This record gives sequence, structure tokens and C-alpha cells, in this order.
Amino acid sequence: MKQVTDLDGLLGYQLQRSHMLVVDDAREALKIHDITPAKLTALLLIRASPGCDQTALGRALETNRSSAMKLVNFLVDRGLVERRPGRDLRTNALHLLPGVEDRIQEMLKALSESDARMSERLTSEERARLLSLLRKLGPAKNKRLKRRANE
Amino acid sequence: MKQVTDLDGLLGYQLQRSHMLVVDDAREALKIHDITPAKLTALLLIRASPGCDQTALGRALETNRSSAMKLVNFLVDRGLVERRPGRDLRTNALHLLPGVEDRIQEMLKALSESDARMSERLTSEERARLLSLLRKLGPAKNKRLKRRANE
DNA sequence: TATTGTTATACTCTATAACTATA
DNA sequence: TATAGTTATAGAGTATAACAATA
Repeated sequence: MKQVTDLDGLLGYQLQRSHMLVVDDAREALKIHDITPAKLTALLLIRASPGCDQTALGRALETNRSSAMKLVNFLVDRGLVERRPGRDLRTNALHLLPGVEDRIQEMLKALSESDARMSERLTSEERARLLSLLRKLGPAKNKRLKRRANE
Repeated sequence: MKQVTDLDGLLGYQLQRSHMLVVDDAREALKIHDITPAKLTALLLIRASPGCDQTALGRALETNRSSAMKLVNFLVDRGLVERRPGRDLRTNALHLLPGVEDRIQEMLKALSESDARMSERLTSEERARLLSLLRKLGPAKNKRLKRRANE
């Protein structure tokens, strides 16, 4: 098959390819820890804000309460997180279970090894430059066509 | 919610965020043309290799025959592509329908406008540098943990 | 035997809407 | 009324396995 030259110069297309490459590797590296990149992100958010509720978690992940619920269910089922009584009777306070910090350290180690493997053809200067350029992406003002769904 | 500082320095995390931002905008920009970025890619591959069969299309998209079939079904249903008799009785030859070239031009226009909007905070030098850095991502040799599934 | 297209099926992710219990 | 959690449901997207027709 011939290449599709119309897309080669587009940032979105290259971003798509690089993203797939890197996320597939991260997913594979996290597999032995029985977690995916997205679920690890949720776990790290809870670790960073102990006692948060599910709605706040959903907001931070730019998704809705229903999806946040599924993530928390997964983390609870794996013995990583527990739901404690929250600030009122409607609300859960999410907390890590004891011993999970060690497991998180192992997950982060696997993740950063994958990250290093994916950027080994870049010098550390190039890697830093790439990170800062990626952070500059997005519309200048508030021109985004549509925000992510959030109920 | 506090930020998750463990992830900030990881290429994969920043790539995930940038990818979501850019792809969401592209998806929204293509919505009036009733197509998604992935389906447009399939359409452009067929345009670049007229007469190709579905298996080749699947290989080019790093997916399987079943998924390629669904993409072609979509493109046929929208009047963009037709299945003609192929090189033998098992095989289809995929071709664009007449007039579709004009519609593709409009789709590409919407896509490149979205792309420009997403990179408007970058100078053209920075944009070019970002593209070339993205292309350098990936393992040095053939260290990838697992290739994408392909039956 | 191998390949192409096809169908059936299933699993994940994500989204919406409605329900309940609280506030 | 509004909010938090929950449940049911539905739609993409993607994967596997099996089948018929053909090579």
C-alpha cells in the first residue's frame, strides 16, 4: 500500500501514531501489575488527593460519574482503594489501602522504564524539548470546538 | 484535585493529553462531513492505492480483516467507496466513487484547519521541530514489547 | 492447505438517562 | 431543587474464531 501523503504533515496524524506506539508499550509494561494506564492515572489521582469523592475524580479525568464509578469499582475489586464514609451521607471518601504505596512504586517503575525505552533515540535535551512543545499545543484562546463530555 | 506529579515528566502522559486535545478537535471538525479521523484515514489509503483489497487495507491500518471490513462497509454505505471484482474471485478491488475527490478535499480542508488551530501557539519552526521529534519516538532496535494484533 | 471475505460473538470504553438517598 | 452514588442501557471500537468460496 502506498503511504498517505496528505496526512504526513499533520500534527494530529503524527501524534496519533506516536501515541499508539507509546501507549501500547506502556499497556504491555503494566500488564503484569494487572492495571492499565488509564486506571493507574485514577489510582494516582486518589493518592494525590486522599479522601476525594468519585465526582471530583471524574472531573479530574474529564469524564462522568458513571465512568468514574467503574474505575473505582475496579480499584476496589483489586484491593487498591477503599470507599470510606465521606463528608456527608451521600459522599464517599476514597483512600488507598495499606501496602498499596509499594505496589504503586512498582507500577511507576515499569511505566518509567517503558517511557525511557520509547524515548531512547532522543537525547535528554530533545526529550525535554519535545515535552515542552507538546505542552504548548492547543488553541490560543478558548477556541476549542467542544469540551469533553461531562454530563 | 491535586495534580499527579509522578506523570508530568513522562512522555506517554503528555502524549496522551496532547493526543486527546488534538483528536477531539479533529473529530469535531469532521463531524459535519459525517466521518471520523480513523475512517478518513481508511478512505485516503484507498484513494492512494486504488484497487487494493480489504486485507491489504487492514494491514496498512495495523488491524485485522474483520475491522477493515467494517470500515469498508461504512465507506460503501456513505457512497464514498465501491467494491469491484478483484484480481481473483475471492478478492474485492476497492475504488472511490465519482465525485468523492471533491468531498475528500473538503474533509482535508476541515482537518488542516483543525490542525492549524491546535498548533497556533507554535511558530512554524517549533511545529516542524515537534513533528520531527515525534517521528524519532520508539525503541532503538526492535525492542517493542508486543506488536499490534493482526490475527 | 492457504487466503479472502464474511459473520457471529465478545470485551472494553464511554456516554446518557433515570433512579435513590441525601442535602 | 440540586447533588452523589448507582444502575441500566446503548454505541463505538476492536479482537477472535469459524465458515464458505476460491486459490
